[in-house]
Amino acid sequence: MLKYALLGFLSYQPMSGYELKQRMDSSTTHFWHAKLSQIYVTLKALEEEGLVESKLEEQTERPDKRNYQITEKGQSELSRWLALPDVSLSPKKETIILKLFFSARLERETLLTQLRLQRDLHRQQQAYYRDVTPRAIQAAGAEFAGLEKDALLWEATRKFGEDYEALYVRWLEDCIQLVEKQF
Amino acid sequence: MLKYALLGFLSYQPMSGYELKQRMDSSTTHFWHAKLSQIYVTLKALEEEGLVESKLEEQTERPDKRNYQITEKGQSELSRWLALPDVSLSPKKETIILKLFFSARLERETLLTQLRLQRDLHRQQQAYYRDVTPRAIQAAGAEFAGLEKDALLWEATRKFGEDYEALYVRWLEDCIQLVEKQF
DNA sequence: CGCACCATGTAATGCGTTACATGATTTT
DNA sequence: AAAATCATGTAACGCATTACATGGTGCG
Repeated sequence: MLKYALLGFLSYQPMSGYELKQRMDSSTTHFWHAKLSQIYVTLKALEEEGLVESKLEEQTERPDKRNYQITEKGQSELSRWLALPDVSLSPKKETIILKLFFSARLERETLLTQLRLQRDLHRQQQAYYRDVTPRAIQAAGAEFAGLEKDALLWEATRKFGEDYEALYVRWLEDCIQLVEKQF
Repeated sequence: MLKYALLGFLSYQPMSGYELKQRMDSSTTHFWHAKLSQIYVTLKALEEEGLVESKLEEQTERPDKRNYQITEKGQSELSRWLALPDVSLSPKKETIILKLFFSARLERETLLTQLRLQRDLHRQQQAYYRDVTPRAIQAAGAEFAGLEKDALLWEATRKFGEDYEALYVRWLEDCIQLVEKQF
């Protein structure tokens, strides 16, 4: 599905693999992410399928870069995917919750350390979505005219990230209290 | 990490691969899941590592089954893993949010259909965690004595699932309103 | 008679991570 | 002088999904 994330970004403007990675990191990390190496591999596959086209751009000040552009076939494939109804829920894997599930026999203090550490991490993440991400959205929306609707949706996804982290922090605080009182 | 999920379940009592799958489905699906085929493969690997041991049990009424038991080495490996601090957040992949992020140019009605479908799915899921899962936890806790602490933690993880789905439903409702009014 | 459930596995394929490999420029 | 950033890729490995393969029992 990384395919579609890349097509999505390229539907706004041509970009290199490196830049795609940066865009992803600053906007979709909390619901979609990828490593650079995988992005390069996937771009190659997309090109073989004819969904994108690339040309090598020579740069003097920086290393040459390969610029990818979405094709018409790519655009329609993206639209087709966006319109495809999702009839099931995205499966989740949350290591920390799995650990907690089996932690009844763990030492009380070890468990508390674990929970507090995660609480702090999720607090930081929440602050990030609250304070940093809005600027990235603003910047991206200001690049071109006519992205008003896009910006509304981007903001909605950001909000999900913030709310999710807030929920997580609250839940972890409850877990900490539970262990402190009952273990 | 499926390894540790299996060790976790086996730390309560010996079980077959088939039963492990059922236990997982009824208790950890919302934060950890696996296919049967993968469970069988992983159990074999665990046995090669000496973390579990198995013996074939002959049954008359049903097909023979291979019963797995955790070894002492397996127990200590599980404890070691549980105590290992998690210093990073579990990465998430949410297809529907990724789609929404790129959906500004999608037909209004297609987008609304997509969002309403997901809202319904998450509502169902929330009801499941609220109404069905508590009974599974009760049943599991009642199997043996001395699982009081375990049951408290299981309930905490169930609560996370319910709260998460509630958040998701609320967020999707907001998205639907947004699209209805501004698109 | 057909379907669901019990029960276990292998093989092919796909997707993702980590490590390896290179090298220039810019900032601290 | 060292570290970060820009920039691209390959190879090995690991984990997960899907499809294939088999076969008995119980219920409606």
